[in-house]
Amino acid sequence: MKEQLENKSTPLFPISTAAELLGISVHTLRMYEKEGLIVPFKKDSNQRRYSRADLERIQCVRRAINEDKISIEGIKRMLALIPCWSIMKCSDKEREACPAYINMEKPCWAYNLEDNVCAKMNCSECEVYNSFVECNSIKDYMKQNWGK
Amino acid sequence: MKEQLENKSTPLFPISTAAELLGISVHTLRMYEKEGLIVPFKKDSNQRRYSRADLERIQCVRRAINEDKISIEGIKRMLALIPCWSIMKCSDKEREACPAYINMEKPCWAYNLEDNVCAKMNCSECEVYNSFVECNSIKDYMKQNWGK
DNA sequence: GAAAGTTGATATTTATAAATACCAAGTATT
DNA sequence: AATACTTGGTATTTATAAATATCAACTTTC
Repeated sequence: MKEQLENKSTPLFPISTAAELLGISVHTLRMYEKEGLIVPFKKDSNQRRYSRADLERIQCVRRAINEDKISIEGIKRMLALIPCWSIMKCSDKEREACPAYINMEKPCWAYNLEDNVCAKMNCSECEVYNSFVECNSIKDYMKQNWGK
Repeated sequence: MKEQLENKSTPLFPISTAAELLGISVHTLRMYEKEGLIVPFKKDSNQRRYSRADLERIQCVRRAINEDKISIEGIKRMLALIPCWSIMKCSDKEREACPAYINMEKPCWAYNLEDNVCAKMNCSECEVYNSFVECNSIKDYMKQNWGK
């Protein structure tokens, strides 16, 4: 029994239910995923299951695109600024070998990292991914860390 | 004699020359400025003069828009992440009153700040503005500050 | 085991951001 | 004082990102 209690990250809804709840099409959801904006849980059969946190995150993405007029590429670049290397306490050696540290086109969870901490874990359960659900969270994070 | 030597931030070119050097229209330049992406020097007569650093910055903006497909709104949000409050050593009181600290839609230099350090100075000569000419500089800055 | 829902992929539509063109009034240059 | 350039504004064009539609093969559900 790894996870008994239901929480915000519990995989619940199949794609059609998620789409309905959000008022968007199933294809749009898959497109966001392909772009690396979201990482829904996948069952063994490869079917997606969306959590409440996923829905919240998708609403943020949606607002960013449709109201704030930030392009998907722009959102990806912003998410690429999350200091995952610091949160995951990567060694200098790991950093120098990690495309998520080196590059800046997309968030760490949009890579398929095979030779560091991230290889062992599922991004949909990772602290990095789950600490930045809300859109404002990146600037808030910077404010905290550059307090003085 | 405040500034005798010519450097990267020396105001040199009128708008038409800048446009020609960059291969874009005069109006596009004004548009970038209106959006708050650039702050060229202005003469007393209100005419713009572009420095070499301005040209470099505009090339970065251009690449971001046309090659990387980041929208102008997206660029603004990225630049809004620059921790100006830390660079300028703003007090807690100043921070709490500053829209550039509170909000996240646009870079600090796109505001007309009247009641803090920024009121006294010209953004085109400010350290914050001049430390982030290159597009990669924000992530680089984060890497430096979250080294360990 | 039949019906409903899912998978990924490509092709098409639509909404709009980015750039351009045009304007009259003001400034610079000779 | 005449010519060339700049100012800020709106109105228009164009390039394309975001979303939709359609597809055959595969999975879930009852």
